[in-house]
Amino acid sequence: MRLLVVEDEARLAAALQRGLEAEGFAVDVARTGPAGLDAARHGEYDAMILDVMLPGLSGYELVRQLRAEQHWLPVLMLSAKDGEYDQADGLDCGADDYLTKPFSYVVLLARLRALLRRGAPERPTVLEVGDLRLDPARRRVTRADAEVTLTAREFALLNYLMRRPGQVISKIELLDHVWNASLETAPNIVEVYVGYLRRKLGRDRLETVRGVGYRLAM
Amino acid sequence: MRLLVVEDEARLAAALQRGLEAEGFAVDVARTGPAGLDAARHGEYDAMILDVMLPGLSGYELVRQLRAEQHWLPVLMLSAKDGEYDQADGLDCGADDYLTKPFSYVVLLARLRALLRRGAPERPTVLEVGDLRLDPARRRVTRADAEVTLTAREFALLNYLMRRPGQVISKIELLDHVWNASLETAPNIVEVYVGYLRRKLGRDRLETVRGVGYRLAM
DNA sequence: CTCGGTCCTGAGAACGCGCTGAGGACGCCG
DNA sequence: CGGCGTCCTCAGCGCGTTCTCAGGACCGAG
Repeated sequence: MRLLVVEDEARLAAALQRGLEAEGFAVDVARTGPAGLDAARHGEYDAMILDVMLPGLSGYELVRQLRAEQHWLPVLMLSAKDGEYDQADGLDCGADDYLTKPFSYVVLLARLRALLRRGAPERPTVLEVGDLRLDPARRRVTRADAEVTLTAREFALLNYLMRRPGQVISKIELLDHVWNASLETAPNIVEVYVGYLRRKLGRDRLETVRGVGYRLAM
Repeated sequence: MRLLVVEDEARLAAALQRGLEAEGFAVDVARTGPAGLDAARHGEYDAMILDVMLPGLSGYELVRQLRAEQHWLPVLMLSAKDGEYDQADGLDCGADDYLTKPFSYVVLLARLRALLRRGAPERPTVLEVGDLRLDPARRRVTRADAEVTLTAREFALLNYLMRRPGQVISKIELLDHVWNASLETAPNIVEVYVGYLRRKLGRDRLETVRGVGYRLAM
């Protein structure tokens, strides 16, 4: 699950990132309104956590812009409750949920999970490819109706692959989305985890495309 | 979509090439400043990804030179953020966008797409010539709806040929684009791989034009 | 027909990618 | 503290891929 956090306050952004990553999300952070908008447009996130007060472009304007461009990414808005903006405004402009600062981290998580469960309307909440089934909300994977237990990392990897079955996905892209790693890190870790998945899901489910990447058999 | 990557660090260059090719781009790599400049002048690319630190000619100088010659190829610059040069310099000398190392691959992709969007509209991702079909994203080739498995090099060669069906393409050009090879390497390797392709695709698909090069039958 | 050059192809060597098992670091829980 | 599970690093290995090479086929010119 990929999240975009748009927050200019460095400390809060870092805390959110760390916390959410501990939950198994892949988190990207943008520091300004325009940067956030750009990332949301192109990044294929599952949800966005968005501060209202941002340099360059306010959270409200950002969502309005995004919706105008037909992006239906779930948005969870954060704002100081000092009155200038209020909750109605936030929901009005197209956000899916709303939280006022200071908020409890547990509440944020709960709201976020709820959002993700709803998902974008056109995307099914349960991914199915062949006899594989993956439920992001319940964090469950079954193969031919038999449950398969995966570690957080394995789950994240499979989740990513199942969103683009049949396509070849490069190791860098996997490193980037599943590990949030830079280009310098050794791609061997991907090979290792593909190995783990193969052991649990069956040998020929994940095809190696030599010199390029991996493909989930359809 | 054709991209030119100018980067001297071998590992990063290779990673970028793979990742971007998996996205369906046709990627050429140049290792030095002068080589990059030369390629940019003649290559008809849709965009260029350009490192700042390069042997022979810096990225800055390269762009400046290019712009002075009236080439308006979109340029995405990469640089270490260790201060010596800064972002303003980069944009100043004519680059269209700027990224500091280490950067995330998603961000690079997003910025690149944004750059390309300003330019020409995207071409269809699947190439078709006769009953041959090549899908760069899925890394798949079919001949009369039957799948053909190709090695990386074979795929790269066919990919290049299929972008200009009916045209005669010289061995040097193929060496240059498919192998990224210097002029010293023996052109026999091209003959060998044309042989491999003929074996897999059918004898009369690739025509030899003696003394000149090869042509993909339309 | 002969000759020079170009192209084709099979054999095999060299290389490097990807796979795997072993094991260390770390955090969590009893 | 010790046991456990997860995550990751590392080195060795196997094998597919890539490339070199040499001999022969083919083609065009004279």
